[in-house]
Amino acid sequence: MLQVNFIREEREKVIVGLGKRGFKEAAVLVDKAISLDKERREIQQKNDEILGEINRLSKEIGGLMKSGKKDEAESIKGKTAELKKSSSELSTKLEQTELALRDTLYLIPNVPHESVPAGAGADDNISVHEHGALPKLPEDALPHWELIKKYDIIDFDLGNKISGAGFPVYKGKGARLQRALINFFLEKATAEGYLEIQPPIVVNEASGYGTGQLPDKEGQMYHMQLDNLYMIPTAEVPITNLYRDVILGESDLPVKNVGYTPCFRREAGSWGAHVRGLNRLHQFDKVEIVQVRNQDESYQALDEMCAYVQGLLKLLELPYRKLLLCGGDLGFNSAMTYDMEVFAGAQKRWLEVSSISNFETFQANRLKLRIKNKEGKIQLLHTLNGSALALPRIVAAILENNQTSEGIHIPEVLWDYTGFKIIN
RNA sequence: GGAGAGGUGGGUGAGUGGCUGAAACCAACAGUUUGCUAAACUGUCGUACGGGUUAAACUGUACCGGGGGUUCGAAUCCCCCCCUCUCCGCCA
Repeated sequence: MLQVNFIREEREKVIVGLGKRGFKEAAVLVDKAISLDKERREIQQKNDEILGEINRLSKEIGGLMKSGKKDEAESIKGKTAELKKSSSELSTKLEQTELALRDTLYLIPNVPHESVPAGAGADDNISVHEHGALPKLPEDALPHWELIKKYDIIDFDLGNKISGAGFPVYKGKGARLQRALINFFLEKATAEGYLEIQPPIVVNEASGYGTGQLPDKEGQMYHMQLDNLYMIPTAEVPITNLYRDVILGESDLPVKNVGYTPCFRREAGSWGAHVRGLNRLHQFDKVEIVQVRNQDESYQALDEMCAYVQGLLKLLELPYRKLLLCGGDLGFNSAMTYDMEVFAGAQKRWLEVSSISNFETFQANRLKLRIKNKEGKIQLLHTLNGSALALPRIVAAILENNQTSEGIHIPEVLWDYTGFKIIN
């Protein structure tokens, strides 16, 4: 959620920025927010004045009662009744205005960073870096959904039986590979200075609002109505919410956390021909890195996070490209996002395996995540996160790219974790 | 699931109707002093939204788990809800 003050003071900048997203209602919503904010302040000013008068009179009554001047006290009581009535009217109005303002702000996405290009969608993303040669596979190379059957390492039918589509069952070396990747990712991140966190994988409503899944992406999360809890779609939600309603000190920064969790996504309406196999799942494993930074260093942090993720992909020997997302493809909360995509040789497609974003103050404003600096000033912080990494598509690419006639070769960096070098 | 206790500022914890936005202590921060460390002393020390200011100073209102009520006046009294803890039961 954007700060009203920012919208008020930087109206043009906000509208132009939102324009890069192709966000058509930008001017309308921004002006609505500005006028609601103005209204809100006017009402509050009036109401505060009346409440102040009531407080003064109440004190006077107290004094009169004590000194036994009951009659005078009674006459003042009459005055307060009237004031109370107008105050309660104003309070109701104030509450309504605040709600309307909040609801308006909820509809306005984050303003993209200056360097984010305008664009309508995925086609306008800019590839800023590519690494590694694309694999040269024989014509009869199998896509991963065939490979997993051939070697019996992941079973969709079994998952279908006990849960439903999109809930795969990993078996034998398939299961071991999952565990190996999780351990590999966690240990790398820890070595990089991230604190390992093992958070709950269900969260309450407040946490959903904190990171912005609610109210706009309600349908994306599994909701347990009986307890009003949500299955997390990413570790970002619980880990970032650790800092909800928190005021940090300088010495607490930078916050660098890493966590592995299963992730649950309903993916309502997003199933199609190209989401076969591991390409899109309802449940998948992901290691997520989260940072909380001072405002002036968040973009440096974003670069560091990208470099870190790119390092992982290199170690896994996967050809990848780094995309700077254009305005139109940018997530609602994000000011700037880089996607990392690996090439899956048999599908001959780029698969997104990581999305690394700087939310600037957009999440922190909802979370009320702030810092008290040395001067005692309180300021919002910047939050960032990125996948490091999401497993299924990494697995898909490893399986496809490394297939040979004798089996699938495991990248050397994983051998210590898997305990085997080949799936055959 | 059954029974009980409790939710006050960063922490402990006082506070049963006005002088309490909240004692005291601890922590934290700033300063003074002793050669350093430690200690002592002095001061500062909640948040939000307004007004005000170049910025401060200053100032108004609200907030003692959340919501509602009683009252001229509520942390304090009443009602509802939420949460936490303890014991028992069940159980990984």
